[in-house]
Amino acid sequence: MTTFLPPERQLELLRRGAAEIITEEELLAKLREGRPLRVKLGLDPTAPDIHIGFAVVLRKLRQFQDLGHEAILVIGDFTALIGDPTGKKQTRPMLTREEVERNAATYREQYSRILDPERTRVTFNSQWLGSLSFADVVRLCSKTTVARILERDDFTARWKEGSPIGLHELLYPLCQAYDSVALQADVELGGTDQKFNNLMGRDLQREFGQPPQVVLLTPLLPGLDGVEKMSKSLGNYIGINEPPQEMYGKVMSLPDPLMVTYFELCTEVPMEEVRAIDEGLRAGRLHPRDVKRRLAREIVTVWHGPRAARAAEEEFDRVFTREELPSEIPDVYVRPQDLDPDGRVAIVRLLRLVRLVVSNSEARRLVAQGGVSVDGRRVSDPEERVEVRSGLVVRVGKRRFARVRLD
RNA sequence: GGGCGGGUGCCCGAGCGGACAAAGGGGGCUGACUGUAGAUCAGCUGGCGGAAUGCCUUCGGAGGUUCGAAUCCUUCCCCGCCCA
Repeated sequence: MTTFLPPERQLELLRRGAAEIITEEELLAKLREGRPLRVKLGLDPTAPDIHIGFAVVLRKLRQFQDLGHEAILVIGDFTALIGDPTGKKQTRPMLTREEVERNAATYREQYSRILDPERTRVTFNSQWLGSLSFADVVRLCSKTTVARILERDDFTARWKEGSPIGLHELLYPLCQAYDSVALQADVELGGTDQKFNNLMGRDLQREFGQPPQVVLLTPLLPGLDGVEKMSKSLGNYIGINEPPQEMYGKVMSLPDPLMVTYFELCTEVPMEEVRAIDEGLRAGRLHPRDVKRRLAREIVTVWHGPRAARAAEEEFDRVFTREELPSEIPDVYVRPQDLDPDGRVAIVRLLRLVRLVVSNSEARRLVAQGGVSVDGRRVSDPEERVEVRSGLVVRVGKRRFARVRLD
């Protein structure tokens, strides 16, 4: 038997970092029942490549687990057929059973970096959606109205701007809502952009005579650009599997105003401390650079541990503050016959040989702009022929390096 | 089924017979500066090339008109709006 913390205490913990809970009273009531709650989170079935923005909601789910509740991941293999109507996406083919099986393992592996595998159930919504008859679907559709569906922001926006909306896309919220029915979810987690779908779950559950799920929404983490939400497709993300070095650098590139939000949502730093940092920044008592370094360290620590965080910081200082060479430079093999007979080669050609650049034009540009150096010496004449030897370090910009290996 | 408006470089978007590799913005890259891959300022941003008023490829696809087309015509594909 699991022993639960007092319901009020649980609620207090869960409230932290939650943008909205619909409704707190209902959640409290459910917690008072003293049983493990079924907490549902719907996931995109594409190859998991989790970023720290998405990790926000996953970590919230983990918190539920730590409080003794059950996490249910719903892999939307069936809904993938539709494609989330958020933005226009291509219809994806349904996964085969084999792929589904194969993916199941991948999902478990990926998500176990955050969740407690013991308390995680992985489900695929084709299990129940796939067996609905057309009559079932029609009946399901009758539970809502076109106006209800269209009031959803994405659709309204697309309608206004004249973007296409596939008829099948209107079914997406219904499908997701039906997941909640099939699983008899007590709680559904989601980003704030999922509010509509999640609320639809409540409606549908009521229609099916179930107590409506509580909806807990987490804020969307702004991406590295500071404007759009973090997403894979926008490329403004930090993946949880990225090497410490990359993570650290990416955090350092964050716009200053986002730092506090990141502390709140992406680190373990206690809230009192986060508030102190916030005030310190406002009052000018803390230097933004130092705060950001701390943030970068904290985030790397979450995913790679403190030692890796420290190492990443040292490396960062070395390369960007002191402008020294990184401790590791990728070797690139160059065939001697690609060089001119005298062992030299035009700088433009060299850049291509070490694959730091894809076209001659790009190479010329970089050289002309002073972005290229060889063994620490800036090469600014695109016509220059460089003497090549093994171990030569070619650098483009601040962060692209290659060490030449002749063989 | 009918009427109308569209499909342009990584993205958005102007161009509507030559001066178009194609305005402008975003993004990206480089430099200066700095507190960092942040901010700010500047430059660059199809390819080839001894950077040439040079050549090649690009404006949904395929043909055609023309000395010459992203711009005109034909046809096909795709998208949106309005009316049924």
